[in-house]
Amino acid sequence: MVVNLKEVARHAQVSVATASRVLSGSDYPVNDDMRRRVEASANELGYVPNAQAQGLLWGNPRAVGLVVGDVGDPYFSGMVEGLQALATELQYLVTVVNTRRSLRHELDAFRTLRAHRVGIAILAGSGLVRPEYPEAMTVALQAAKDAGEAVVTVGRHTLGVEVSTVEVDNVEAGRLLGRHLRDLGHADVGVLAGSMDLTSTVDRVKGLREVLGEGLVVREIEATRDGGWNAAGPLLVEHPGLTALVGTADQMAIGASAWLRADGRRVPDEISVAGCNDIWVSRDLVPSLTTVHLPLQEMGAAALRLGIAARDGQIGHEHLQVELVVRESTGPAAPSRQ
Amino acid sequence: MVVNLKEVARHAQVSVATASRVLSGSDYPVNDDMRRRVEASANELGYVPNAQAQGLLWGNPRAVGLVVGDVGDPYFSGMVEGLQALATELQYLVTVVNTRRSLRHELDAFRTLRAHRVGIAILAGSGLVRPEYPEAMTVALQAAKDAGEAVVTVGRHTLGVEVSTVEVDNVEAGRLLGRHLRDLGHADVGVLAGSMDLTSTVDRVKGLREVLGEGLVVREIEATRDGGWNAAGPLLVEHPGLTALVGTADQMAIGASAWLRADGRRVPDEISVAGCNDIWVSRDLVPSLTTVHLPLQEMGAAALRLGIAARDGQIGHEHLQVELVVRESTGPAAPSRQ
DNA sequence: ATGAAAGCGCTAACAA
DNA sequence: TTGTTAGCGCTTTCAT
Repeated sequence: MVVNLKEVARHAQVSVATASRVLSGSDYPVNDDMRRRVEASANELGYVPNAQAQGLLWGNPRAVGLVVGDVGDPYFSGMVEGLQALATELQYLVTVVNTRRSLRHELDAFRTLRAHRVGIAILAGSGLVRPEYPEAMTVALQAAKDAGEAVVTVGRHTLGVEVSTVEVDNVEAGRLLGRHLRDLGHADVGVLAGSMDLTSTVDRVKGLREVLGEGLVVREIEATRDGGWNAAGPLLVEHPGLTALVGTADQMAIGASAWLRADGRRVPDEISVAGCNDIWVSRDLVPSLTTVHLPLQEMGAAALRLGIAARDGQIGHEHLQVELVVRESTGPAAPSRQ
Repeated sequence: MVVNLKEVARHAQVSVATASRVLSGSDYPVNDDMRRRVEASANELGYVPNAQAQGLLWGNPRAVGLVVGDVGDPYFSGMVEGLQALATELQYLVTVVNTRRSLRHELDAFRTLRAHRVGIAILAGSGLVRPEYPEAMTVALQAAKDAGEAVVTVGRHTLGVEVSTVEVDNVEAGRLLGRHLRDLGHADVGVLAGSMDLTSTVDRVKGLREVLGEGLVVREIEATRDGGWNAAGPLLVEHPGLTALVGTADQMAIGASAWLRADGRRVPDEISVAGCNDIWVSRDLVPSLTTVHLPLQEMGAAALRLGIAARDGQIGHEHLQVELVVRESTGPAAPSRQ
C-alpha cells in the first residue's frame, strides 16, 4: 500500500542501494542517468522515506520531546511557542506529551519519549515535591544519560543527576511580589496557589512568606482562570481582612480580578491583585496586571539550545532573570475592613 | 550504549523471543520464572523498547501529526489544547509542526509527518488561497490516502481529495459580526485582517463585506496583538470616519483596543471593537470583547476523533457552529467625525 | 559506479 | 512452553 524504497528501485530499474544513495542525499557518486531515473520514479510514486527505518540506523538526531504539565496553561504554551520557533528554524521535530500534572504520568511521558528515541528530552513540567518522586525520576534520568540522551529540565529543582537546566528563581519571584505588596502597606495577603505538589508553586509561596510572614493566607486551587474566579469569593468571605490577592500564575489572578469586578469591588482601590509569569495578555487587562515577568519563550528556546549542546556532551545551565512588573492592579492597602 | 532487547534477553538468560513476549505485553504464555527474570533484567538495565523498531513492524497507530500555522497563535493553541486533552486520554502521541504560515513549509511539514508514519495527519493551518497551492497539496493528500493514512483538515476549504473535515463557517462568522455592527448603526468599519492568503481570513472578510459592502476598509496586518496595536492608529488617521474596528482574530482586536485606550479613545462610546474566535481571555477584558465564538478545543478534539475514524476508512465531516457573543466592546455608532 | 547482503531492534511465524 | 529465524525499510559495508 505504501511505497517503499524497493518499489522505487524496481520502477527505476536500479538496485535499492543506488536508489538509497540518491534519495538519502548521500554524497556517494551515482551516474546521472540513474540519478534522474530514481528521482523521477520517487516523484511519480509519491515516495516518502520511512523516518522510523532511518531512525533505526541513525538514531533520531533532529527530534525533541517535551514533557509539559498541560499545554493549555499559558505558562507552558509560552514555552512551547519559544521552543517551536527555534525548532522550526533548526528543522527539529517536536513531540509534546502532557502529564496532566501527575507523578505517574510524568514518568510515563518520559519513557514514551525515550521509547521514540527523541534524543533530546525536555522536562518543562515543574518538578514535584513529593519525596518518592525525585528518586524515581533520578533513576529514569540516569538511564537516559547512560544511553547518551540529552535531558534538560526547566524551572524545577535539580535532581540527583547532572543534567542541563534552565533555571528561574521562583523564590525570588515570590519575594519580589511580597516586597512590592509590603511596601504598599499590605499585611494580609491571600494567595491563590496552583498545585502545592509543584516546586514552582511551593517556591513562590515560600518567597512570599519570607516577606509577608504570618499575614499570608494560602489556598490551593486549580491553576486556571476559572479556579481563580471560583476561589476569590469564598476566600474573602473566610478572610475579610485581606487587602491583596496574589495568584501564583497570571490566569488565576485574571479570574480573581474578573470575579472582583463582577462583585463590584474596585481593583486596586479596594483590593490589590497580582499574578506571576506575565503572560502576553496581562498588560492589556484593565486594570493591567502587576506580575513577575518570566521570559517564557526564551525559556523554551534556551531549553532546546541546551539540549542540542547536551547531545554533544556539554552540560550547561541557563539562569534566567525574573523581573517585577508593576502595573495598575496593585495600589496602597485600603484600611482593613475587619 | 543503549540497552536493547538482546541484552535484556542475555542478562535474563532467555531468548529474545521470550523477552519480547514478556516485554511487549503479548498474551503468549510464558513461564512465570522466566517472566520474572525478564522483568527484573529489564528493570535493572533500564530497558526502554525502541518505538521505532516496533513502528516498523506495526505502523504507528497511536501517533497523530498536527500541522499548524503558528503554535503561538491562540487560535491554534486552543485547538492543540483540545486535541492534546483527548490524545492524552487515548494514549496518542502528538507531534506538532509549524508552517510559519507558508506554502512551502506546509508541504514540507506534511511530508515530515508522513515520513514519521504518524498514521493520522491533521492539517489545522487554514488553507491558502493561492492557486498553485491546492494543486500541490491535492497531490500530496492523494498520496497519503493511497498509503492508507488518515487525513483531517480543519477550518479550510476542501481540496480535490475526499478527506475528513472539521468545518467552521467563516463567512457566516463575518456575516454575524457585520449584521451586529450594522444593526448598531455602523456603516464605516475598519478590518484588521490577518494574512489574506488564508481562506479563513478571506472568508471572514467576505462575510463582513456581504453585509457592510463598500463601507468596509480592510487592512492586512500581522495577526498578533502587536499587529493590532500598531495598525489601529494609522488606519484611523487614514480613515477618520470609521466607527468600528474588527479584528479577524481576537488578539488583533485586543491590541487595537489597548492602543485606543492608550490614545484616550473610549470603547465602545467613541469607537466599537470586535474580534473573532473568542479566545479564553476575551470575556475578561475591560470592556469585554464582542466576538464570534469558535469552539477551538472542540475543533481539536473532533479532528482527532475524525482521524481515528478515518484510519478505519470512515471519512466524516463535523460541522461546528459559530456563535456571535455580544459583550461590552461594541455599542451604537457614534456620529461620524468626518 | 553498481549491486548483493548484512544488520539496525523488534515481533511473529515456524520448529522443536 | 521455548528458541530459531525471517523480515519490517532503510543505509552501508563489501565485493564486483
